Amino acid sequence: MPKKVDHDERRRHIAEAVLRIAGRDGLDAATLRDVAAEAGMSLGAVQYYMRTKDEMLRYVVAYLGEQVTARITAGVDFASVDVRGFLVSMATEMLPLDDRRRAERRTGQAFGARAGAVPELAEALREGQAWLHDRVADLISEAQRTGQAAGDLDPGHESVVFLALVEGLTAEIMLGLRDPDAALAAVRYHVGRVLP
Amino acid sequence: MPKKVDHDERRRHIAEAVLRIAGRDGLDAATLRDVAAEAGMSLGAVQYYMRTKDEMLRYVVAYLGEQVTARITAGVDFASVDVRGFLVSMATEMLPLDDRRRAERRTGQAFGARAGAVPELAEALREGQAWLHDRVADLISEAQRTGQAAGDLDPGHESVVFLALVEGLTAEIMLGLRDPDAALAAVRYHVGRVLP
Amino acid sequence: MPKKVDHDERRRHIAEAVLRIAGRDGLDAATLRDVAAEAGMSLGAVQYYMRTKDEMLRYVVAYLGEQVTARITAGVDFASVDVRGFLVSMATEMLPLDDRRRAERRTGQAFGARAGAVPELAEALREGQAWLHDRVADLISEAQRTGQAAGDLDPGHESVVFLALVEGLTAEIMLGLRDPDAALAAVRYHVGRVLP
Amino acid sequence: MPKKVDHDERRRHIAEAVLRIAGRDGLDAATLRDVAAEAGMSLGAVQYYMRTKDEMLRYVVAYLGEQVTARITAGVDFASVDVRGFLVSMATEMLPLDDRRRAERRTGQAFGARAGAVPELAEALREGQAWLHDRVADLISEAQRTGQAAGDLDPGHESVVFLALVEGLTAEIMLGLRDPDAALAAVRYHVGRVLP
DNA sequence: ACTCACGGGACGCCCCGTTAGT
DNA sequence: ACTAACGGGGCGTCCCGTGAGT
Repeated sequence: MPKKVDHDERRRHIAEAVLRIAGRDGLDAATLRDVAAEAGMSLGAVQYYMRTKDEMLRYVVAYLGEQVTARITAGVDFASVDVRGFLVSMATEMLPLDDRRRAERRTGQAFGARAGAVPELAEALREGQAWLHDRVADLISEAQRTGQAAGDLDPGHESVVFLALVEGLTAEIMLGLRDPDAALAAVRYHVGRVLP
Repeated sequence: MPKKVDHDERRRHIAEAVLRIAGRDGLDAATLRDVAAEAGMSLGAVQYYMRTKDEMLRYVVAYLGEQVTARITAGVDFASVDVRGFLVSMATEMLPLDDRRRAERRTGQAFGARAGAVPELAEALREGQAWLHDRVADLISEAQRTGQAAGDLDPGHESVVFLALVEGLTAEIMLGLRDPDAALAAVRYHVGRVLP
Repeated sequence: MPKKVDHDERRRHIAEAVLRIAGRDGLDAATLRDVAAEAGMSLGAVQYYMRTKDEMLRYVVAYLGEQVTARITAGVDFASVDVRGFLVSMATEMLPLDDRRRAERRTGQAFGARAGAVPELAEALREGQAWLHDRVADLISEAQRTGQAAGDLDPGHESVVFLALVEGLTAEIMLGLRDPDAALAAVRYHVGRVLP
Repeated sequence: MPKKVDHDERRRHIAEAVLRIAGRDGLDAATLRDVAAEAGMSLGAVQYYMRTKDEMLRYVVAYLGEQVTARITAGVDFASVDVRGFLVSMATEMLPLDDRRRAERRTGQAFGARAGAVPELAEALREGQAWLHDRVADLISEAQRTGQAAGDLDPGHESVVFLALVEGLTAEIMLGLRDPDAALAAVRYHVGRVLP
C-alpha cells in the first residue's frame, strides 16, 4: 500500500502558493522554483503534480474562478427581495477591498493580460462572467416586477453596465487610481440612480 | 556636429515596434532583441536610444498615453454643446474597436498588470486617468448649466462611473467576454439614461 | 534518494578547470561557459554546483589555499631539526618552479589583484598567510633553542622577511624578471646567512 | 591653422584618469567609457588618442614605469655615502604608503596579473627592474669598499633579496595582510642586519 | 580634432523541462 | 511519490571598435 496522497489537495496547496506570490510580486515572479519554496516542497514535487508551468497556470485560473464565484454566491442572498442591497453587496464582494481579494484580482488581471497569448486561459473566465450577467439581469427583471425598478429599464443593458462598472473600478483600484471607498461610493451612487 | 538624427523620432520608431509586438504576442514577448528586429535595427542601436529595458518601457507608456489622449482630443469637439454625442464618441475612441486600438489597449493592460510590481509605471497611467476624469466631470457640469442634464446629477460620481464603465467594457472585450457592438450599445444606453 | 553525486568532488573538478584556464590564459578568461567546456560539462551543471560566479571564485581561492598548504605541509617535516633545510624546501614548494605551481601562483596573483575590488576575496588569502607566518616564526624560535640560529634574531621579523622574499620572488618569476634558478639561489643565500 | 593640441599632454591626462579609476575600483573597472568620463572628455576623443583599449593600456604601463622610476630616483640620493639610509629611503619610496602609491601599485599589480596573457606588457617592467637591481648591487659593493658592509656579502644576491623583499611586502600591504608600519619595520630590520 | 550613430559579440544570470534513480 | 542532476536556451546588460560626418 503506497503512501496515499490527496492529489487535488496538493494541487490546491500549490495554487495557493502561486496566488500568494502573484499577489505579492506579480505573476511574473511565480517561478516554479519560487512556487515550490513558497509551498514548502521541492521543485520536483511541484512538477510531479503539474507536469508543466502552463498546466500549473491553467489549474490556477480554474481554481481562481471557483474561489471567486464561490465567494460571490456565498456572500449574497440571491433570494433577497432587496435588489438594491443585493447589488451593492455583490459589488462589495467583487471589488478588491481586502488583501485576499487584491491578490486574487491581481492574479486575475495578470491572467487577463496573458490571455491574449494563451487564448484557452480566457475560457474559464468567460463562463463565470456569463453566469453572473444572467443572474444580475434576472434580478433586475424581478425588481421591475416588484416595482423596485422603473419599467423602462433594459435589464440586459443594465446588467452589462453594472458588471463593467465593477470590473473597471476594480482595475482602477488595483492601479491606485481610485481609492476603495470612492469606488464603493460610486457603486452606491450608480445603483441608487438605477433603483431609486 | 556629425550625422544628426532626430532622437525622439527614433524613440517613437522603437516604441511603435514594441506596440506592434505587444499587440500581436503580448508585452512579455517584447524582448529587446525582438524589438530591435521588428524595428529593423540592431540591438546595439536600440540600446543606444534606450539605455535600459525599463527606460524603454517607461517611454512606451508615456508614448501610449500621448497617443490615446491625442486621439481622444482630436476626434471630439470640446466646445461642443452636444455632451451626449461627445461622451459617446469619446467612448468610441477609447474602446478597442479596431486593430490599432486593440493593440494599444492590450499593451496598456499589460502595463497595468505590471504596474503592481513596478510601481513607477503606474504614475504615468495615473496622470492620464486623472486628466480624463476632470474633463468628463467638467462636461457634465456644463451640461447641467445648459439644461442637457438633470440638476441632481453628481458630476464627479458620473465621471467615475462613465470612465470605469468604459474601462470595464474594454477589459471584457479584450477577453472576448463581450463583443464590441454590445459594448458600444451599452455605452449608448448608459449615456442615454444619464442625459436623456 | 536518487543518483547521488559527491558534490565536493564535482566542485573540485570545476575548480581544477578554472585553475587550468586561469593558468593558461589568465583568470579573466575563466568565463562560466569556458569553465564548463573545460570541465566537460554543461553551463547549467556548473551553475548547479556554484550558484554564482562569485561563489565559484570564492571556492577556488579556498581550494587553492588548501592545495598550497597541503603541499607545503606534505613536502616538509615539521618535526625536522634541520630548520635550514626546512625553510629551503618550503620555498621550493611555494615558488612557481613547475607548470602546476605556475598556474596556481598565476591564479593566486590574479585573485590578489581582484581582492582590492572584491574585499571578501582577501579574507581567505589573509588566513593562509597568517598561518604560514606563525609556522615560520615558531620554527625560527625552535632553531634558536637548539642553537641553529643566533639568539639575537627576531623570529617575527625574520618570518615576515622570509615570506615577503618568497612572495616577491614569485612575482618576479611570473613576470619573467627573474629566472627560477636565480630565485632559488637567492633563497638559499638568504637562509644561509640567517642560519649559518 | 587648425586647433593645435598637445597630443602627449592629452595622453597623459587620459592615463591619469585610468590610474584614478584603477586605483579606486580596480583595473577591470577602467572601461573606455568610464575613462572618458573620468577624464572629462568624450568616448570618441579618448579613442582618437588611443586607437584601441590595448594601446591605451600599453601607454599606461609605460607612463606608470616612468612615474615610478622618476619618483624613486628623485627621492633618493644615489651619491649618498650612507648606504643604509639610502636603502631604507628607497624602500620608503617603493612601498605603497600613501594613496598615490597605493593606486600606482594596485594598477601595477593588475598589469602584472594581465601580463601573462599580454606578454608585451611585461617588457617595460623588466627594464626598470633590471636597472634598479644594478643600482642596488653597485651600492652594496660601494658599501663594502667603504667598510659599511661585511666583505663576505654577495652584492648580486643581496640586491635580489632586497628588491624581492620590497616587492613581496608591497603585495602583502595591498592585500591588507601586512600593515605599512610593520612592513617598514621589517625593511629596517633586514637592512640593519645586512649592514650593521 | 572630435562626435555621433551603430553593429556585433560576449557575459552572467535565470529558468524550464526531463530523466535516471530511489 | 518524490528527488537530484543536468541540458539547453534565452534575456538584459555592457563594452569595444568603426566609420560617416562635421
